[in-house]
Amino acid sequence: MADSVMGSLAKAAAIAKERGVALTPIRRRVLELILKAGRPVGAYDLLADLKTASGRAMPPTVYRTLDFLIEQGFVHRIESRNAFIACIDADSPHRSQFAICDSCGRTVESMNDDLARKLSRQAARLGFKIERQIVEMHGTCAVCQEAPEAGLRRSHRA
Amino acid sequence: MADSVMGSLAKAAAIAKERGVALTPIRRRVLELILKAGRPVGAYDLLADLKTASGRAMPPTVYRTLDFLIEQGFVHRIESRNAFIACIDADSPHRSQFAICDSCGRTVESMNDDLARKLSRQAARLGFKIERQIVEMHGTCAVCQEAPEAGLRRSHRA
DNA sequence: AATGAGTATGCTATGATATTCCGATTTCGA
DNA sequence: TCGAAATCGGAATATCATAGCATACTCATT
Repeated sequence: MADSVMGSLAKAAAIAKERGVALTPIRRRVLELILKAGRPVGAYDLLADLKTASGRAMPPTVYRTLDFLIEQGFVHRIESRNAFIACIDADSPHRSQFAICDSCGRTVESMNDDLARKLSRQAARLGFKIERQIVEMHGTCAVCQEAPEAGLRRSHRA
Repeated sequence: MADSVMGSLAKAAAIAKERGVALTPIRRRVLELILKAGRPVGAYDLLADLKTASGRAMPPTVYRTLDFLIEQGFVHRIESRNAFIACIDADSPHRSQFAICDSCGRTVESMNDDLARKLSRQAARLGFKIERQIVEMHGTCAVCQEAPEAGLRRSHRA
């Protein structure tokens, strides 16, 4: 499990190098935290972890770091949770869809480009030229459908 | 223009009556403000308007009211803007998609049920049973594509 | 090595959005 | 008229995010 985190980190480092951008220690650390979480994490959760690790850190540090990671495609923002999740394919820009379990928080990214195209086409019919798609589907994951009480019962707007 | 607002208000009142829920003065007033805005409005904008009108009002008042209006399907929340917009068809529950102009803020709702079904099917493939879909597409509306400088250049995450 | 431009970080303060909790009032059927 | 449920008022606080400016680092060029 930690292996996959390390793998993703190495991959991100390689991509960053190739692009001529800096995966600094802070950026690397934040990405690592998000990868380890394996589900959407709030900015202030990350901040708390950063503080534990390095003693000090302020909100702007985290948000700047997140801006960078999102810009590079290493991380996605989940709008309906004000949270951040690692991208499953940081190589190339893509349009993804998220399925989010309101019971346990598990969040799965898919990259169905056919769907993405259909959505953009729908918007085009309305005269819009789309640059960014947000697709977040809330419901219950397979595990929680079986055992509803097992979930952590996350709060937040279901 | 105000006619359509009055019409929507009357319709909402009728629906509320039919459902046995109360469209109280505050609720009616907030819905009116959202209808008049014609685009996504923030909760604190509504709060300010409420204060102007009635002297006093606190955040919980607005949020409670919004909860009610959303529950009844009179209003939708735009997650990527933390804002609220009137529904174009409050009669029946539906899954909609939003096209949002990052230049002028114009936001158009569509209710392409075929797309909505395809999205839920995609999530079903991942084992999820979906209860709520969030589809928000950001870009540029027809008007702003013609005259880019005309837009109000809204800030916010594009 | 010294310079300096560009990038990244530290840090204070503040802004913006949202909820909890409790008590008072209103509504409305029995 | 009584009582339960719904609604509203209001203080306090939680949560999420940015502005603005000073400092420090990086690295190619001199």
